[in-house]
Amino acid sequence: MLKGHLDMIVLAALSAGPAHGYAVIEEIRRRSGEAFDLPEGTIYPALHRLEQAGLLASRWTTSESGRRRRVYALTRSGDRALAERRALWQQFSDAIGGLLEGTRPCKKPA
Amino acid sequence: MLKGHLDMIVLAALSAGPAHGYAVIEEIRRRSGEAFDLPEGTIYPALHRLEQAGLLASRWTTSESGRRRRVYALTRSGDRALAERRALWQQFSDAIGGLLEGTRPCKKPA
DNA sequence: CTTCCATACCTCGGATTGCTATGGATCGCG
DNA sequence: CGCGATCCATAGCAATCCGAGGTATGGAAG
Repeated sequence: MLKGHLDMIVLAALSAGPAHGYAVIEEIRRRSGEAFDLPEGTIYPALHRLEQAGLLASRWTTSESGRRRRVYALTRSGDRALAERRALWQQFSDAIGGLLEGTRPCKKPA
Repeated sequence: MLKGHLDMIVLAALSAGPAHGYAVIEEIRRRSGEAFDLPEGTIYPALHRLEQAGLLASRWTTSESGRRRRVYALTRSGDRALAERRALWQQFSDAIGGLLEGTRPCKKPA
């Protein structure tokens, strides 16, 4: 469960460059080493939410084959938000690390 | 937001030994470096939930001063569950790491 | 041509989860 | 006694993710 971190994940996926919804799903799957295979019912609402929040901007395009796609890109705000989220994640991750410390017989250098 | 990881956190806090609810809160705060200051309304339901699931066992005690406390301890299942959760966390954490990779101008060795 | 699949988009309802707020009780201290 | 800290508990709320379902197009297969 990605509860609470989905937004960061989507933003991170789009930090590589603009993409449409379906491509975001594949990008996430690829970059997570197949760990995250997010269903559409998760991604699309997230994209809408992020656009609503001004972190993404979307634009309709039509490919040569005539297929219509909605392409999302990070806004300036989105960029900043991603940086924030990443910092928060670091904190969070470290805190969890602290919690798990001592739980496991990890090799202590000292 | 700890969504989805609270159970692991509580289990981790109790892995140091049995404790009562209030003490769990302090243990979590301490071991997380003050990062997590969980309200009682979060912990008590979590403890009940985990006991319901058979991962914790509780026992009423009365201190010398006559104060009644409910002391929780990890069961065998709880121990195993904690190990699982930790493994899952590792996976999850690594996957997020992969996603964030390339997002930041990190020093690339190559 | 018709059928089927992959692509691509969207929405709704359910289930879970954590938090706020509230309440009650006991203990120690000034 | 009043007050804060300790200790337990519940109810209601809000957020979030996901499964299921619906629409539509292009291309390949039959």
